[in-house]
Amino acid sequence: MLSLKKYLTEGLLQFTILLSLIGVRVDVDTYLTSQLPPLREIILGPSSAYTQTQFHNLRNTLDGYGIHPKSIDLDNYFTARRLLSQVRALDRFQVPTTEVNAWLVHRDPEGSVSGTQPSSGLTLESSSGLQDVTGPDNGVRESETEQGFSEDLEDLGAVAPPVSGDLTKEDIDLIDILWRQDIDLGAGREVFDYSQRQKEQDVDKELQDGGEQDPWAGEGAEALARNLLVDGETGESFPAQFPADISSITEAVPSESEPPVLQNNLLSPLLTGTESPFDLEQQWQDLMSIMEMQAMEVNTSASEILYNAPPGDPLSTNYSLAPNTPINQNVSLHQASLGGCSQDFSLFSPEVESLPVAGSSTLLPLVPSNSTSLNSTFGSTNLAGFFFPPQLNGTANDTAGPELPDPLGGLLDEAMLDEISLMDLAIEEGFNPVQASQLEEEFDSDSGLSLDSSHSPSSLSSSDGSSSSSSSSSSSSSSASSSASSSFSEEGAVGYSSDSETLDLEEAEGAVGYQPEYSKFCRMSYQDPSQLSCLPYLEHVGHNHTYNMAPSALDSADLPPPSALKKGSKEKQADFLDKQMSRDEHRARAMKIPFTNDKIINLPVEEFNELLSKYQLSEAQLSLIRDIRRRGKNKMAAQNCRKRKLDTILNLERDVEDLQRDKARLLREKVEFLRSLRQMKQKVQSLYQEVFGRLRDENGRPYSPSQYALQYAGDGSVLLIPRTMADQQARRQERKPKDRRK
DNA sequence: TTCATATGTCATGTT
DNA sequence: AGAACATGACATATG
Repeated sequence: MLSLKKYLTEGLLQFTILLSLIGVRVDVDTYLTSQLPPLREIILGPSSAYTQTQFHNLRNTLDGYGIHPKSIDLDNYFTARRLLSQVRALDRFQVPTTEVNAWLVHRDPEGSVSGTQPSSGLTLESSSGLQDVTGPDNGVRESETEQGFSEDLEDLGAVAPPVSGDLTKEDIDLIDILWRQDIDLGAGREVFDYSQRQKEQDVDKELQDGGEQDPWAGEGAEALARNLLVDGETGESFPAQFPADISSITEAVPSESEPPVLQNNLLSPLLTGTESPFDLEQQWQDLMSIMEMQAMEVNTSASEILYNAPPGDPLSTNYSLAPNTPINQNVSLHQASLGGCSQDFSLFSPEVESLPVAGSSTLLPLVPSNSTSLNSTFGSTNLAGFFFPPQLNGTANDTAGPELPDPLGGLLDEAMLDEISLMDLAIEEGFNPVQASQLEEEFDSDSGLSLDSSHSPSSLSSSDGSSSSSSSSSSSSSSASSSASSSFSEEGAVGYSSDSETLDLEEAEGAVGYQPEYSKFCRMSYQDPSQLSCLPYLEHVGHNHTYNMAPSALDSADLPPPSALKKGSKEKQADFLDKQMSRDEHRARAMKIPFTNDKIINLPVEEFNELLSKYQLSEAQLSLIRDIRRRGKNKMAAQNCRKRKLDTILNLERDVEDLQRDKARLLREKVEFLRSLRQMKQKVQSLYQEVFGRLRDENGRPYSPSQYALQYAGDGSVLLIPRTMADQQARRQERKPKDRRK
């Protein structure tokens, strides 16, 4: 019960502080709330449990100091909960929503046709989020964000290999990771390993780029302009449109010309001439799984929209690719708004052009005449939008924006993400002193919780370490041994451990009277006397609070003992010691108690009673002795209590820092996952195009994308089915998640 | 003198 | 039931 109660009481305090801390980012939360429960949970969810866990875990692990060793089980419980919640939070990243948002958002600055489209088409959440992110008051932040994304892009380029037709082992691993992350709640390990790798690479890259430069600030305007342009062009599903994407993808595109191979069992109509030695079935499965999951998120998801809409179908009227007039539409689209169309076509064009197979001819209608030039500018990014090409082709010119579902969700994700985490990231990774301090200041001021310890050396943290606060990290603690030794004595039987020594000394000096000065200090400070005496900032410990002392006792105590009448240093020393004595010690002396207060206070009950029985004591003496014992114990208890309070505060401080660090790490991981997911989608799209382009009917003619589509079966096989069927299935799939959300 | 801080003490509740 | 412990509130000392 003690531990439980502690959890409750401390939990309240921690929760309050955490709330205040979180209050710092309330603005962020506002656009977190509705749309991003997972991210919100990352930030808010683990708070109470996590804090508790951290608090106790720290205590348990740092130097063995545990206020409540009994609470180990609870610690485990909270730890498990925290980890699970983190893993779950990672699992809930909603990529697709992000895509649409970014697309629309960045189209406006582009000034293309989409620019005329009012943002009203965006959902309320999205628009608000966009405003929050790119609002006029956030100009600096915006630039930072853009810069951060651009950097991310660079990271991306470094981390992820160029997109290629053949999946490299890294690609497969990436797919695996992402896939499992989505479908397996317990797959945190792979995810984290991967993210860790990415993070390390990111750090390395940042270091190489030059540590003195703030990664999140800098070429704001330029990067912003670049970003916006690119984003608008890509129609990329992800909010973070990194300029680097263009280059990276462009580089990757030619390699995609390499014919990817599907086995016959996967696609019967598929051309078999280019079968590769690799078994891509599993890869296909993975890719399709990702695709399907994403498709569930986006109402007008990918390939279904792209090709599924049959002629005459209400949907098709708006979204169908309209293969009959592909070139015209393509051209117009490109010229008008490069939005989704350009993406599609540019997406196809590189492949088709480079494809040695007849399949290129199949897709030729899809390829814009100016595909090459387009590719140079937008081609690479177009891949990212492979899910939306159909819509764009059919309607992008005028209505693409409004039609897109959940347009800004993703952008919110990213923007909020950046905004929240930029400084956290700095704390986590850079540990740049200046940045860290600045960040801390911000957090401090915002949270209302003073984290001064990091700023002022004489603050709590220092005192913590000196006063044997076990919770303080042992590594930083100057006296690890002292803290370790003292910490437990505090927790358990305070003062008992040293009783024997002090008692011996006192007895040697004389039964009645005062304790050695250091013994008092020791009691008061919970510290090793030697250490304590060496600590100047603990001088206050020597306060002699003699109030409440009975006048008579004081008088009698002040009287120099007969033996002390000797003149000289001894007398002075005795006076000094007298002054150091506590009230109870004076009283005991006045009442001629035949044993030390230390014994009175610290002896176990049995021994204490035994001791009392040895002497013939008056009632007044017995009463005083009991009072001394009671007060002495309470004094220690009070000291312990205060010490605990201090430790709690310090632990909370550290918990807050840890939480901030965790939050930053999770956000960064999310960014990385989103990036990887985008790459996967690009790859899937390119593979889809390539495979579909190689399909031939009985007469050796290519299948029309408007009439047929590739269907991914649950067992991993890929089927070529009529588009009408595909549409029906797609609609069925779309409804399920919708209903579920309701 | 006033204020912040440290400490001791009491009352009360919990273990 | 009593001892030990925890803690809020208050008082006092100190710088």
